[in-house]
Amino acid sequence: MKGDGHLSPTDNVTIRRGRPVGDREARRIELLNAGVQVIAELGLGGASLRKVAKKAGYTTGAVTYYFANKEQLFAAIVEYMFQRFDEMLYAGEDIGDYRRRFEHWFDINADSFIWPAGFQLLTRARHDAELAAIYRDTYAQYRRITTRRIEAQQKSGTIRDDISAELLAEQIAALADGWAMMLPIEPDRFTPERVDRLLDALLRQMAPSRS
Amino acid sequence: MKGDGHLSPTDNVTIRRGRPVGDREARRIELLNAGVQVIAELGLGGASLRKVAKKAGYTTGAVTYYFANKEQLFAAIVEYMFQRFDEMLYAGEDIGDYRRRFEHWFDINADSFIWPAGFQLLTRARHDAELAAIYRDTYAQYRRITTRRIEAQQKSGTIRDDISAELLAEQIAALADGWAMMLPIEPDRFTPERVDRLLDALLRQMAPSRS
Amino acid sequence: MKGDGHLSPTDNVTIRRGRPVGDREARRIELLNAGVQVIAELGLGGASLRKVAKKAGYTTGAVTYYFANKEQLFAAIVEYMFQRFDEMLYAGEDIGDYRRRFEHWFDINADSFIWPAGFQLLTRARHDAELAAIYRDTYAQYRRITTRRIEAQQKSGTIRDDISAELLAEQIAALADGWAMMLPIEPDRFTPERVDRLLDALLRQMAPSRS
Amino acid sequence: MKGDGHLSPTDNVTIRRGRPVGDREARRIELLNAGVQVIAELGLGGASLRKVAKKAGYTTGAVTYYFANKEQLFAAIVEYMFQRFDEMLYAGEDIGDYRRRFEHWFDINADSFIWPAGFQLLTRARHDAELAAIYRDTYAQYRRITTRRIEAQQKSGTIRDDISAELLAEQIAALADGWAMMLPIEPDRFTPERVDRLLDALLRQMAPSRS
DNA sequence: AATGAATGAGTGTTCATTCAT
DNA sequence: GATGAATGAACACTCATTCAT
Repeated sequence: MKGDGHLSPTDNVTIRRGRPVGDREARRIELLNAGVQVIAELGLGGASLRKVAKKAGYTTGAVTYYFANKEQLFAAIVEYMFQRFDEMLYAGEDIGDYRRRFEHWFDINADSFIWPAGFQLLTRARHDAELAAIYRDTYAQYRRITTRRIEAQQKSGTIRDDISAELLAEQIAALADGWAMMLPIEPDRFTPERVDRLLDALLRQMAPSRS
Repeated sequence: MKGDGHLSPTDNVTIRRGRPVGDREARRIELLNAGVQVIAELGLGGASLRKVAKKAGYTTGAVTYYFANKEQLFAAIVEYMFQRFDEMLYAGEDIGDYRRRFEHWFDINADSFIWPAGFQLLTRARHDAELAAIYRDTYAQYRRITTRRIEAQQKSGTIRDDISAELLAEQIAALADGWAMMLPIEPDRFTPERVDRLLDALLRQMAPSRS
Repeated sequence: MKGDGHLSPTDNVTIRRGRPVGDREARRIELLNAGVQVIAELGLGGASLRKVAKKAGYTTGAVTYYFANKEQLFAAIVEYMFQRFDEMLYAGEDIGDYRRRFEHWFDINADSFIWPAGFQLLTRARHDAELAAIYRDTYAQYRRITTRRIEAQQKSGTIRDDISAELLAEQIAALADGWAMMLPIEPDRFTPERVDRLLDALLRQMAPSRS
Repeated sequence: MKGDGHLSPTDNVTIRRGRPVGDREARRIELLNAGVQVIAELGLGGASLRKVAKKAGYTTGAVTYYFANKEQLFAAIVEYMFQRFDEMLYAGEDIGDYRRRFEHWFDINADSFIWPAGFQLLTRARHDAELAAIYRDTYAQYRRITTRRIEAQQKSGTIRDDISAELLAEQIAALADGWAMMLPIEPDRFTPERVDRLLDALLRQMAPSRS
């Protein structure tokens, strides 16, 4: 199992004078990673601060030192997940890139546990104001960006324009959420070929209807 | 608050031979209802057998008397959710009915807490073999039925046939899951008009491309 | 060490049909006793539910089963203390009884730990609304009764009437509080003879000034 | 909120030889002040070194740097309280001054949190040898001084001599303790007028019985 | 002199579960 | 059939304290 995916702390540790401060950020990420792994292995219900600490090789107190709350640790994980998501979102420009983006996203999911873990966390959003806010903000931003992008492609004729860009954006989001939901339960159903065909179908449905 | 939706216990009491066991069934359903409500109100993490018992007006012991386990209570709730889902699935026959089906499904979600509750439960499927089995079976059946139905409509020319029926079925399922995910977090985004337009878009994407 | 003083549970267990219910009250008192002892031995800061449970020979969970809260356990102890106090208050009628009352009270303090324990609890009243309420109510009642009683004795000429009955009542209360404060810290200073002389002095100061 | 009353650090910095240690002393007093405030606000149970440090604007480590122990910080606070008490004790000489002394003392209590805080600390004396020693020493000294003073006034005929000076001294101490106990719980009952009447009653009881 | 990271024991509390009644 | 007393492990969290820097 690798499982650490893109959660590399290394970038933050630059040369500093005096006591190392970069450590703090590095430790946080270590704990974040441990949290992701524990959630992925044991599920949300089985994820306790104790177990996160143990997985990271720290004491219980260390976790609460870096994160005031369980809630805040979890919120941090979700935020991290969305940062990955954003990177994907901003890569590429035209419609063909949708395929590349989704493939990248499926890669992340296969490679790291961050998405399944964060996604489980998201189901708590209804009862956790902080998570709900993160969720809403991220989705709002996603919708804004994607809608604008689709609009551009509708104008250039690469995406059908008989459905509003905004509806298409929302549809894609829902589709991605649904896949993220299914993925950890039936991972075998998401082979690369299958993913390819799913994306094919989606792109075909978004293509301008041929005269 | 109504919130009980279609969870009426009476339907389950069919004619039986021997000692009437109807009461037993009725109690079970009462507890199921209480479980759904507690999960909907407090989230999965906040749902304890104690609270379910209290909500149903029973003692703690009663819950463990009717359900050997917390797991089994939860599995029973998910099963109940899918029974509702099935009813929706079997109603209607042709493509236009998709709209009716989804509308019906959105109604259930607005009316009762069963879907949001069961859906949260589903996120545990990865770590709960029993839930995973229920999930897989239900989805397999869904795919079988829906695929066959779409194939029929593809033949009759009411659904595009350049995408395999099976892929379309899976896509619809993912879409529904994604919506079910978003619904409890941003309920305001799912007004009847909005739902109408979302369904419109979906149907248009499934329609055969005009010659 | 005796330490159980007047906290006898026996009265509550009468003959009953079916499952014994009197047990409940008896267990509560057992735990109350254990709480008193732990506070007396370890101080308020050292009194944890765990230690109370252990002292009573129960598990941790049992304590929280009988008392929803640490606060409620503590409030119950204070209430118990004041019940003892009330018994003292209602015994006897005329001024000479003050001596008997105080002697009885000093006896309780020497015999059981309930007063020192409860008294320590009282210092929390400022930050614990429930305790504060108990304190205020008890003192208000004490003042009412004692004031009325002193008034009667002022009329019959056995207590000086150049100081209002109400002020004398308050003074006695403060004096008792002060003694209760000192007692656990310097117990050696409160020998029976010394107590006698302290009471003598008090009574002399309350006596009518000779013509 | 003022609340710092007489806890000004400046007074303590007297002329010293060698390296100036004034800073150190000043810091100590700052932390003492913070401790008093935290105890007054949160109660003894809620007072942690962390909170004291935060209130004073220092780091956690600083507190343990200036005070080896929590116990020692607390002991220092009690000592400080008694220094204030002593100042009161030594002011004035004859019986009329009792009123002035008590008024001064009630002023301190209304003005600063030192007495309520220190008093709460005192309840720990039973289980904290250091505190107990401070308490005993202070009271012993108080008794010595006050007894001698009352004796003098008994000789001069301004205080009744049918009760021993020592008993009167102890009585006054107990009374003051009782008031200090009640004050934080029912502050509204101690208006200046009421205090006046309480002191009146006390003085009248100490006055020589009129021929 | 002072910091703040880290510890690890301990807290109150909740909980699923058991079982005599 | 159903209760509810009791368990004991687990939880999130707080804390006094230590110590390298």
